Amino acid sequence: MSNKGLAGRDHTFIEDVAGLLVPWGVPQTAARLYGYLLLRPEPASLDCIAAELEMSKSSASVAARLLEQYTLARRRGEAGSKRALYEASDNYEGIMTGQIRLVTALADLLRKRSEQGGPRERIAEMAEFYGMIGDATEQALRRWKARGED
Amino acid sequence: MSNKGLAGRDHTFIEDVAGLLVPWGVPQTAARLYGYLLLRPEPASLDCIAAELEMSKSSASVAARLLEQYTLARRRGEAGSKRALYEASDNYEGIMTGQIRLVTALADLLRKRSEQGGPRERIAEMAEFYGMIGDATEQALRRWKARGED
DNA sequence: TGACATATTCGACATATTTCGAATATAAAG
DNA sequence: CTTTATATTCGAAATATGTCGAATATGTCA
Repeated sequence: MSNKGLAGRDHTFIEDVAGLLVPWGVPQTAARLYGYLLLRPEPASLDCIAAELEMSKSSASVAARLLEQYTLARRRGEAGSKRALYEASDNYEGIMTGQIRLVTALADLLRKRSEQGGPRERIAEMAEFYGMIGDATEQALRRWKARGED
Repeated sequence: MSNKGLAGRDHTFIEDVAGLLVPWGVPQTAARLYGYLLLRPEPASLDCIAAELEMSKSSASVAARLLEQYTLARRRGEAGSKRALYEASDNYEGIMTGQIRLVTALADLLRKRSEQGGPRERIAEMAEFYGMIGDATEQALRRWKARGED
């Protein structure tokens, strides 16, 4: 995997992963980088990323930092060098924790509004729903972590 | 709520809701429309939406159709008229079902890839995780629906 | 069917975002 | 501290997306 560009199957995987993330607001380059990092057995340098995904190094830097912000990727160092290496985060619950934050915040907004504003049954019900969903997903995350410790 | 523009509290709610959705790739106008529809006791016409949210009618149309596509809003008709009325969907699990679709599809991609490509422990583990999360959220949705039938 | 009301699409323009290479900042070693 | 390697930021240009009003399509009634 040190040739320029990517083999067909890898390319397809990367584009498929990207196709899932882009509709959720992840920029194309960052989404493709995520697919790429998922494929890599070891962390990748920005030079390597830039070469294999055929983008400029600065675009690679921006994308990698964005993924890091989303907690989808993690940065590692290389002893004795300034080189940064990025890998897919093994805390890959990032998608779910983000989603929990979203529905929890939405529940709070809805709850607050239903208290302020009079009889809004729908809003109250939705607040309850999103609260419940947030709890359920948090529990599922907890179960997963607990099972990983066996 | 037939005056031009919106009162402070409503405006804040709308902007808060939008602020939650926009980072997930929902365009600003559609996100604001969702907040607006959540507030409305009855369905809103495009003329009404355009006036109160201070946008063009065509922008309102595009936003409403987008929300409909996301299943966050629902369209109703008006007897004897061509007028369309939009309301927040009472199938408001749209956010969750979209997320379930995302993690399920990601699990599939990961699973397929780990079968094809040799020992990729991480990918297999992630496929399992996302599969599990998808199941957990689906169950929570089912519980909610079952409880609604009491 | 035609008239009218209304939604949607289209194309132009405005605005936002992305991508790039150069400039700048930063980290590590000697 | 200087040098070198590397990442990051900057600003310009390219590209994508959003918004609008006019044009077009669609639905209802007489």
